[in-house]
Amino acid sequence: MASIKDVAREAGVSVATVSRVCNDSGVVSDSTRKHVLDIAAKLGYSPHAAARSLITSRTSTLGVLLPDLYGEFFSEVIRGIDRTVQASGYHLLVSRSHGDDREIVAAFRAMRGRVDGLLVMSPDLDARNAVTSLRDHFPVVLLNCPAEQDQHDSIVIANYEGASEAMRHLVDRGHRRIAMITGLARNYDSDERLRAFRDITRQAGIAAPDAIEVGGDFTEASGFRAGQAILDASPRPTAVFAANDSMAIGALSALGAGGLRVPEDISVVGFDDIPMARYMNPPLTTVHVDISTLGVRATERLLEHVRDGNGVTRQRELVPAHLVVRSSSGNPAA
Amino acid sequence: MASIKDVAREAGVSVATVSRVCNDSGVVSDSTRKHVLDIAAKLGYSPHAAARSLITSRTSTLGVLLPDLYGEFFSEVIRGIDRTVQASGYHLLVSRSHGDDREIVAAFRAMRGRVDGLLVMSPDLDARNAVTSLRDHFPVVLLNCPAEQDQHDSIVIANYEGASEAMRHLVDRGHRRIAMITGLARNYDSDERLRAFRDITRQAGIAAPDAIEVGGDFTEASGFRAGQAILDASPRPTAVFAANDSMAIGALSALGAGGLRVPEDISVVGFDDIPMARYMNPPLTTVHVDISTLGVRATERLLEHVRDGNGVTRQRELVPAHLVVRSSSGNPAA
DNA sequence: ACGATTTCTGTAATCGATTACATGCCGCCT
DNA sequence: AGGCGGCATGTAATCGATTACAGAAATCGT
Repeated sequence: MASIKDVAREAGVSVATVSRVCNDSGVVSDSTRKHVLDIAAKLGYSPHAAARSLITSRTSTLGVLLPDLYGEFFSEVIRGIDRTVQASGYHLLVSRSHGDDREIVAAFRAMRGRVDGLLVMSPDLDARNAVTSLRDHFPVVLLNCPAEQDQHDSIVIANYEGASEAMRHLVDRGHRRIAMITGLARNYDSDERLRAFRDITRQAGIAAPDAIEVGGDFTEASGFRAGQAILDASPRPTAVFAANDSMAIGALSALGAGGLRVPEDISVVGFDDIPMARYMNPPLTTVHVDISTLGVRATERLLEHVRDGNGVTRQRELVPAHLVVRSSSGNPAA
Repeated sequence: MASIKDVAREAGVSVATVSRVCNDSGVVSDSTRKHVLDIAAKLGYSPHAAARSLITSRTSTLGVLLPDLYGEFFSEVIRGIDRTVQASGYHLLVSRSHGDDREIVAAFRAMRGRVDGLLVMSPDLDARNAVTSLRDHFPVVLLNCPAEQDQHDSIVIANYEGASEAMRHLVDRGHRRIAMITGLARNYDSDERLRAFRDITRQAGIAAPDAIEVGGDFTEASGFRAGQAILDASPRPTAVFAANDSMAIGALSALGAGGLRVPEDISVVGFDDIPMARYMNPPLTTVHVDISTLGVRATERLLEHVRDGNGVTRQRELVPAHLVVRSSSGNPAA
């Protein structure tokens, strides 16, 4: 692999000149510039990233720490991140972490010297300390994290607002027995959506056993199981609000298999509006979130920090979430 | 950020000793080892990756070049890759490239000095040259690429076999008018699956207009459009084979919206068996591929190359693909 | 024509690690 | 007591870039 020295020797100039040509820094005469570029092309030279980042102490790389890499939600987030990162000439180092304190710290240490900043998505409520200590050494932007205002820079989905809208939709349609399929325990998004479920049911005067909560973990499989549980519930709910689309789809499947028609017998509402939601049978009523925007905005914020240093103010940014009514929700049967 | 020098100074030893302690190399007395570790912990020292990889010329990072980051298929592939990479103490640098020669070369150059090896998924038939030249400088493993035996190291889905099985299933059920929704043009996977479609229909004596091909691009939206086209076709097919599940799901939606029942009026078969396939309504008959295994195996192969150098032989590995019959396929109505 | 600029290029320090080699110290043997 | 071997540690070169500073060559002004 050709190094800057090889190019310098071959071109009969010093390494400094080669460096200046490659970076358009300093002044170089047109003739040598051209000559050096020719030699560099001939040798297939490309600068060694590690060497460069050692001296410049910049890596042109951003790190992403995600709790999982499963399903369309994360896939869309990464997509947004990648798009922005690539447009800015940066690279993307991806890592998954279960989200507990120790693992986040370990991931951070491993990334030292590899990235200029970190995008952390850790909706786990227990991971705050790690993130806080991390931020002191590093530009960090939080994605969907339970962070206090001003404490960190963060981008968050309007969970409560979106879920409230979904729940109000069901209540307005006349539903009085509603089940919620919750997400992972101790998960920020899940908790916020659940809070909305509880608030709206309470406001509507709906209480157990007419407002039931079934545990899930954001996967289709858990949604399917929850759907089966709901089939067996008595009194049976006339509507189901799932904490995300994957579970809503799983539930849809279980309810259909149990002989119920959606929305005639039971309504189903999801959250996220993953691309596939509109192609469900029936098309899924869900809370639309511009998922890739979540990634885009977070990346833009992080890049600001990386480039402008501490001049950037910390703030919490909300990504709006609005209900999209499709065919999976209707009026209650009975 | 503390460097090795800081630790050395603080501990009253030389940088060599600190390095030896951190890497368990050479001999260090127990007392100094402990002392150095204490100081390192106190200072929160972690070695600088760029500096280390400069001298060792290893980065502990693998690069992944994907044509897209969209949907559950890629999400599953990345998941498998990440799992393997992480278990081996490596990192993952992800990049998307449209797949043409120039872009692949550019991505490769940008990754020099950042990764020890590259996983390339570029099913685009035009990208061969880039990949070939790349391989001379770099451990490379190809994912789903149209590579000749022995030429490259590659992992490929048994496209033809799987698609043949799906098509035989439809023919055996008595279907005589079958439509195929193809994937992107000049895409290896799509072409292989199409080849199976053509071979099996020919063998069964089915010819146009009873065997029609509708263009798609692997997205749900394109599947939906294709489904609409199939609704209008006359004679209308009794079965649809989509080159992937996303399009099958899109088609399912369009056919349902057009008033057709699946599988009573028309059968639909997909490819990939993405996690969501079994939760469709009706559950999707599809060709199962252990998608994350694709990523796992590719990563394992690449790691072998990275670690054992040229001692590893090049070969083409096939990931099996088998039909899973669910409810979206049945006997033809008429 | 000669010093002062200006313009271009080279020398060498630097980033933070690794590692071959040198060195110092201690104990043991004869 | 002198020398030798082995263990623990330090010195310094090295990886491949960037960049401050120095120096050489060319241009300019008077």
